[in-house]
Amino acid sequence: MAKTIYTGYPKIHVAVDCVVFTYDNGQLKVLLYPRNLEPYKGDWSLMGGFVANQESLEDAARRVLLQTVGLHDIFLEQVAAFSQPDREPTERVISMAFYALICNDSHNSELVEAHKGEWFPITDLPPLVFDHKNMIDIALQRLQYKASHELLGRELLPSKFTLTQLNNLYNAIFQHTFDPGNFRKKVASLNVLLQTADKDTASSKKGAYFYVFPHNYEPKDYCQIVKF
Amino acid sequence: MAKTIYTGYPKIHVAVDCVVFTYDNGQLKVLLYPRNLEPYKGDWSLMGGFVANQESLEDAARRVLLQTVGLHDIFLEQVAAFSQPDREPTERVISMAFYALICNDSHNSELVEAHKGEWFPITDLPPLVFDHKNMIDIALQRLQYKASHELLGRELLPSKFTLTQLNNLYNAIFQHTFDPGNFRKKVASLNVLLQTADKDTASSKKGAYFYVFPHNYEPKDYCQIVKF
DNA sequence: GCAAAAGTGTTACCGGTACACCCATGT
DNA sequence: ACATGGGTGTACCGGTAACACTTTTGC
Repeated sequence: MAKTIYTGYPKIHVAVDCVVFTYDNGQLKVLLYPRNLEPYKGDWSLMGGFVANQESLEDAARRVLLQTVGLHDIFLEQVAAFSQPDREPTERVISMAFYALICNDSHNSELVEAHKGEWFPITDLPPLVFDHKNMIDIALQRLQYKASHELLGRELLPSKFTLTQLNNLYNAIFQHTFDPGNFRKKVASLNVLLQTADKDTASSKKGAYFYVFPHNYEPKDYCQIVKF
Repeated sequence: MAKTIYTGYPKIHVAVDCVVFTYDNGQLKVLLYPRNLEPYKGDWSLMGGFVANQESLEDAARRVLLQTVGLHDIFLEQVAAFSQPDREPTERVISMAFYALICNDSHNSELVEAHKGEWFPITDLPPLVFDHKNMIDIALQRLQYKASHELLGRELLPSKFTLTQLNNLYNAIFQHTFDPGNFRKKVASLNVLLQTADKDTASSKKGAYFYVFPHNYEPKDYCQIVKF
């Protein structure tokens, strides 16, 4: 492997920043950390990290997520690259923003707390360092796009969930109250979910059937069908 | 400006690659060049370039476009970052793909020819180096998305155009024949275009009215209306 | 019985699709 | 007159929104 052909061209610090979404207590939340480097040490920021020599941007984001929420196999997608030369005040860093979806009760909360991470409702974010607020805004747009074009929920809900829970998840993602009757019919028409035999009796007297995603659920098979 | 805080973290070559679309002779076309460096020197590739120290990714893409098609003020949008460590066989380069839209008769064709650039129909692309085919595929998806959510044409058509031309542009973008009557009604319902007094008599005996985009056309004002 | 959440049914409306049909004009 | 592309009209169908209604069960 000849290592000389591109010498003379500049090299740049490249980082990733992760917008980690979860669904908890009826709200869509984002994971934030107090920044542990100067400048702006202590201010709220997304968790990120520099890209190492032998890893892709996705590899780097997965490494960061493993270190922060303790999970492999997370849904992860590029949001956008942020590359203004002065986006960080002291030194140039190009950062690729990713968004990730994790289920609230599957992640390692001790690990999160050990790094002083906190979950903030998307509707009530604190001031953030650099362009991180911008990253979250665009990540939310991507999430809404994804939720409009396929039935979302596998990554954000427990393995078994009721249609009302799914309804509330969509309400939280779009900040809009979808009619329960219509929502239910829409979901049924997609023929994606499987109804289970047992019911959730915790949040209603009557009890609501639990549903699950099929084991080999492939969103692409149902793409272009959903339009919320 | 303290230049020392991130020392120890690796720096990486960062490049941009441009998927330049135009609409010509009823076809959507992409601009390709014979690669002028080893490896794969002479094979077809997108035009690209390395990112300099004091420019953003967008700045770099605009610089490349100015050098290749001789235009400022081009519509430009990020597609995705390609970052597999081995995506180029000899040395690691992270590349941000952009797509650009230019009007066929406004660009500098001598400049294109001077660099041996050629326009290929999107339906008939030659083999491409590295992951450039992948970049074009995703860029086309983005273009289709954009064309679904706003009325596209200002960047790809002459300033005055007929509804049939616009219809054909959409046909080329989606590789699908939209019904002329329905297309025309759909466009009319958006209340975006302005009808001019003069007609195009070149392609029909009756003559077809020319339309224009308003001077201060803002796609966002009409966003979420169009759904082709 | 009643409140509360689950789940079903009804209806009106809007937008897309398919396709038939007129219009203007150069040859 | 007729072929050609421009442009209009209509009838149907499916999805969505709004909302009334029934069901189940714990208190």
